[in-house]
This record gives sequence, structure tokens and C-alpha cells, in this order.
Amino acid sequence: MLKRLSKYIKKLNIKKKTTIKDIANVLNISPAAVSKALHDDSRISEKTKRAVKQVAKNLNYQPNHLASALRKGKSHLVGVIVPRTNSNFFSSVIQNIEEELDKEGYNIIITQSNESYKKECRNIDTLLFTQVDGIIASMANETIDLDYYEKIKSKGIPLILFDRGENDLNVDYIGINDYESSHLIVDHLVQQGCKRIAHIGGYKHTRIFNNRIRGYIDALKKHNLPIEDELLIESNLTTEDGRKKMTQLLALKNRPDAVYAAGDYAALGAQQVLNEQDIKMPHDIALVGFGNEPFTAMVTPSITSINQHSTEIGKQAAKTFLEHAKKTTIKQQLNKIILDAELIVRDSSNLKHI
Amino acid sequence: MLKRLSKYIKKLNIKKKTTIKDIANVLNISPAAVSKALHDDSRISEKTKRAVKQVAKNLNYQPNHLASALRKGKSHLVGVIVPRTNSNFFSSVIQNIEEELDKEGYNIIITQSNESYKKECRNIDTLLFTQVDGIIASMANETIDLDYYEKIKSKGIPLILFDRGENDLNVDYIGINDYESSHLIVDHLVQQGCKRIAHIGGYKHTRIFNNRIRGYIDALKKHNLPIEDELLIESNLTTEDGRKKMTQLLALKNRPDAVYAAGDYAALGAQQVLNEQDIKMPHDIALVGFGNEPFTAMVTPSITSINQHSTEIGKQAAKTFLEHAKKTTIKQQLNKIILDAELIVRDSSNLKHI
DNA sequence: TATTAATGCTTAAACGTTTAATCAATTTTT
DNA sequence: AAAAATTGATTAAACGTTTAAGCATTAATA
Repeated sequence: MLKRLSKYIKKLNIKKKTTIKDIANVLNISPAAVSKALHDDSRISEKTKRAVKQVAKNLNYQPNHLASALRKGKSHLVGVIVPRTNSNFFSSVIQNIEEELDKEGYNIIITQSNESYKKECRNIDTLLFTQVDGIIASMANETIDLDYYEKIKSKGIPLILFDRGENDLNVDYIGINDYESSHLIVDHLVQQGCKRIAHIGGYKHTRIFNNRIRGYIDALKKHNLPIEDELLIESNLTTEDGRKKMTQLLALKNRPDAVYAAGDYAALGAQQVLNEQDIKMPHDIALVGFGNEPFTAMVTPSITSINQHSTEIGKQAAKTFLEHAKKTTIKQQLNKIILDAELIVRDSSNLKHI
Repeated sequence: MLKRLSKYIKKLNIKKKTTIKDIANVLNISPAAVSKALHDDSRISEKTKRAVKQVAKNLNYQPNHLASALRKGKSHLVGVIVPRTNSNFFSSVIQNIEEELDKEGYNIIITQSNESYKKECRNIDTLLFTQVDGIIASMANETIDLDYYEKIKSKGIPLILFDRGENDLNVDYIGINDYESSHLIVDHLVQQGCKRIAHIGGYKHTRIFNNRIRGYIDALKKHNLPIEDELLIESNLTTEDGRKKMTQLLALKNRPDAVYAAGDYAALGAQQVLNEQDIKMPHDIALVGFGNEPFTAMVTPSITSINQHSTEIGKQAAKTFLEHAKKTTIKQQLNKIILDAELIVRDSSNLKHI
């Protein structure tokens, strides 16, 4: 055996990669036996298994993932679609998805839509083409037409949505309680003595932003505060647009005494305008964001925000996929996991600490 | 032909996916002809090509990527290894790599080392296992032993390093001129009247940080300023450690009048301490960071920093890989692309604007 | 008109695994 | 001691594509 082995090692310097066949040749057994031995099949003797594993190590055998994926019809790849990776929320979700899936031998392919519907469609095509075993996604702002997501479902590929996309398709969803979050925020602002609370909201057609708007309105009603059209603005929630919408609010004859932005980046834009015009937070106007991006704690004043539990969302999304992967029967159905959000009060809305 | 087609469409509702064979059967030609037609082989008639493409569309044919990858020995997947994705620098590099590779039909698999050597090794194994066609990486802080990277090279897989890892392996590298950057910073601080410039540097064993340290020392010499050991500190450059090292510097009998941190997060930590102790920037102590993370423009005072050209680095890394991919001969050799860095002066070091 | 070249396709093997079906040898059960 | 069950392997096909080699048929050249 030793002679055969060294003969093969010599050949390897010329030849390409070690295959299951090489191991079989060394040991004078069939490739099938080798495959089974490597997978600890019960019908292979312990002796053979040990021998196979030893030779595999000596020859520096690396299984050909493509071949096994082709044969088994599973790529062990999971696609992830996010609007962008450079927000802390998404990068943290991704990190946790990866950690959880890694344990089970899955890899992830990350794609970014940059909030563009067209890019998102291209991403879906790419992932389907790459033969992923599942897709975990958060939708772009622009996305209204859901045909492309239906395409995933129709191929029988498990689809899990998080953050954006609740209810819109009949698939698993993980997110926080947006409606309740708005209540937390408005309750807090009212407690601080605010009476004219403005909301720079996201696009109404996106369910989570709609929920935040509904929560905002219902919470105002709860406190017997009037709902005024001029205080409720729709935005794409970028820093740039946050600046624009804040300027718009300051132009009102009757200015608000609090601004609740549905995203931290928009809140940042609003803050910049307030700072530039020397309007004091929270005294003149209280400010609240959404998402608890790290910078909210860094800026002056620090911005009150909602913690979206990115860690938990990532882990749950991964686990949900793994459950699908284990089952053979594919029955997609709406299965919501809604996490409680948490209000992080900071200087921008906290009168007591000033 | 129409009958055959509809017959097949019916079968498809029961059967799995459309393959090249299905198309061949419909048209009564060989699978080989179909494959060639789909790839616009010159030996196939236009008529056949048109027919094949039409049927492919009708049957909703999606090529099986795994099968072609197996046959061709190329996965069209590129692995990316970064310390983390939630810094703006890395997420921007990644985004640009992706965009550039997407044009040529490549996908990327992103992995994070979290600055851990062990995790990095696992990532490399994973990527090799997934049969990536190349790896683009920036090394973890911890990484000193380069055996694992040698493993990539020895398998003949193109390896491209960026930011971290210059010169350490004999492969392509894309980065900025760190040595020169330190000169830019020191020159600027001296111009502001600073005489005792401290440096919170990264680990010396990492070449880029070593270069920044060398640049710092040489620039001090150039300006005839003394080099003092107590002003040169090694750090892991996290926000937390930035706080610690700043506190350490403030405890000196002879405090510095400027602090240059080799990373923005460390600069942020330093700034927090200065703000808390009511030490004015830049008047009492001027502060400079490195990396131009977006938050440097958001905090008060905004922090002067070095723009690392993440966009350009990402694009160049991708292009470098693509060049490798086109060549058949694999000759890895050191081929450095060094971009000029740019100093962004902000309030934390700009006396004139105060 | 015979010879060569170009065109348009087919055949069959290959990529590296996995797995259903089978078989021989051994062990257990009647 | 014959029948049945278990053990430990083998054989061969399959996953879906690509491609080198080959083979007619038609077109171009001498």
C-alpha cells in the first residue's frame, strides 16, 4: 500500500486534484466505497473507513463541491438580498445569518439592490442562476411589483423576508413591531411635554413604514393630539432628504416641537439643519430616529432611536431557512416572527438631562 | 413542432426543470447542438440557433450553473475576505468589487474574519471548498502566519490582496500610500503650529500600520521635531482602545498638542475622552483620524481624516482578478497598485476656522 | 471532374460525486 | 443443515453540461 501511495503522490505533482477515484485506486476499492466511507455509511467497515480517511488526508483530498451539488441537486448556498450593506443594521443581520448558516455547512452569497427595483430583479436572477438553496431578503424601497419574488416561490425555493416585505408575499417574515415602536416614541415625546409631533415617514407602500405611520397616528389619537397633514411627510429617508424635509417643517407658520423620523439617516439630516440654524435639541425641537445606527450615539446631541434587534433578526432568519431545508415538503406559508422593539432614549429628546 | 412543444410543456408541470435535453427533444436535434446554439457557436446555422433560443424561452429554460461549472472546472464565483463589513471602507470596497465582477458574470461570496486569525482560516477553507475561481482579501489584524494564504497560491487560485497584506505574499496588492499619508498628516499638523504630535498606531507587524508609523517618524525628523517614545503607542484601533490610549496620553506630565490615530474608530474614542474632559479641539489638542469613515463628518467637532479611495480600490481589485481569469497561465507575482491618499481637513485640526 | 474545404450537425466521453440495485460472503436463525 | 438475514463491498447509471472527434452533405477550388 505504501508503494501505491507514494506512486500517487508523485503523480499528483503532475496531475490536477485528488479525487475520490484516486483514493479508490490506492486502496484497490471502488470509488463508491470511498464515497460511502467518507460519509460514514453504516455498510462500510470501520477498517475501510479508517484507511480511506487516512489516504484522503495524505493525498490532501478536497471534495469537489460542484460535483456533489450537481448530483444531489443542492448547492448549499443561500442568497441574501439587502438594500445595502453599509448600514449597521443590514451588516449586522448579514453577519448573524452567516454565523448561523455556517454551523450547518451553508455559505451565503450577498447581493445589494441599492434600493433599486431593477437591480433587485437582476440579483434574483443571479441567485436563481447560481442555484441557491434558498433566499433571505429585505426588499428595496422601490419594489412594489412582486412578480420576481413570486418567481422564487414558484421554483420551490424557500424564501424568507426580513424587515421589509411583511405580509406582502405569503412567506416567512422576521421583523420588529413597527406599529408598537411608533407608540413607544410618541408616548415618550408626549411625556417630555411635546404637543406638535411631526413624522418624517418612509414610503406608505412599504408595509413597515405604513405601520409606523399608522402607529404614529393612533398614538396621537390616544393622547388626544390633533393629526395635522402638514406634520406628516413622506420621504426616502436618506440624509439628504432628511435635510430637505426638516427645512420644509421649519418653514411652517406653526413649527412642530418634536420630529420623529422613520430612519436614522433622515434624522441625521434633520439634525444637521437644526444645528446649522442653531435650534436647540431637545429644548426647541425634540428629535427621534429609528434603527439605532451607531452614529446616533456619536453625534451631538446623541439621537434617541429604536433598537431593531439586528442580531436576533439575522439568527431567526437563518434558523427559519434551516427548518425549510430540513423538510422535504415545501409548503410556503405566512409565518411571522415579530420582535419587540426597544426605545433608546438619548440627549436629542431627553429634557431631564439638559 | 408545435405538437411536440406543447407535449413537453405539459410534461413540465410534472417533471422538474427544463434541460438542454428537453430542448433537443422538441427540435429533434442533439443536446450538443443545443448547447452550441445557445453559445452562438459558429458551426451552428442561424436557423437552428433561432429555433433553439425560441424553444428555450418557451420552456423557460435556465442553464444549470453547477453542471457547466463542473464540466468547465470554473465556478464563476469569487471569494472575498474582509475583517468586517460594517465599516464603510470595506462595505464600499465590496460594493465596487461586486459591480465590476457582475459585468463579467462573476458572483462574489463575502466572508468576514472579525479580525480573527482562526476565523480567517475557516473562511479560506470554506472558499476553497466552494471552488471559487479567485480570492480577494484584506487580512485580519491578528494574522501573522501566512501558511493559509500560501495554500491558496499553491492551489493555483488567483489571490489579490488589498489594504492589509502588502508585500507579505508575492501576489497582487492594491492599497494607498500609507507612508505618504503620514507625511500629509504631520505636515498639516505642523502647519497648524503643533509641536508635540502623538501617534496612536496600529500593530507594527501589519505592514500598512508599520508604514504609517515610519511615515510619522520620518515626517517628524523632516520638521526637526524630536521623536519621543511616550508619544508613539500601539493599539488595536477600536473605539474602546482609542479611549484608553487617549487617557494614557493625557496622563503624561508633558501632554501632546496633537494626536494622530491610525484609524477613525480609535480617533472617535480619543475624541469622546477629550469632549468628556472638556479639552478643546483643535485649540488644546488637534485630532486626526484615518479612513474617512462617514461619521468623521458627523461628530462634533468633525474629524480630519485620510480618504482611502475605497471605490477605486474595489474596482482595481476586481479588474486585477479579471485579468488573471482571462489568462490561462497562472503566474502570481507581486504587482502593486498604490493609490495616492487625500487629506480631508475638518474642524478637529483646523485652527483657522475656529 | 476530382479534390479540398467549409458547413452543420452527431456521437460519445468527460467533469467528480452519489446512490439504487445487486452480489458474494459471512453470520444468524430455524 | 438449510433458509434467512446481515455485512461489506461492487456496478452502473445519473446529475446537466461541454467539447474533441468524427461524419455527412454541400460549396469552392484546381
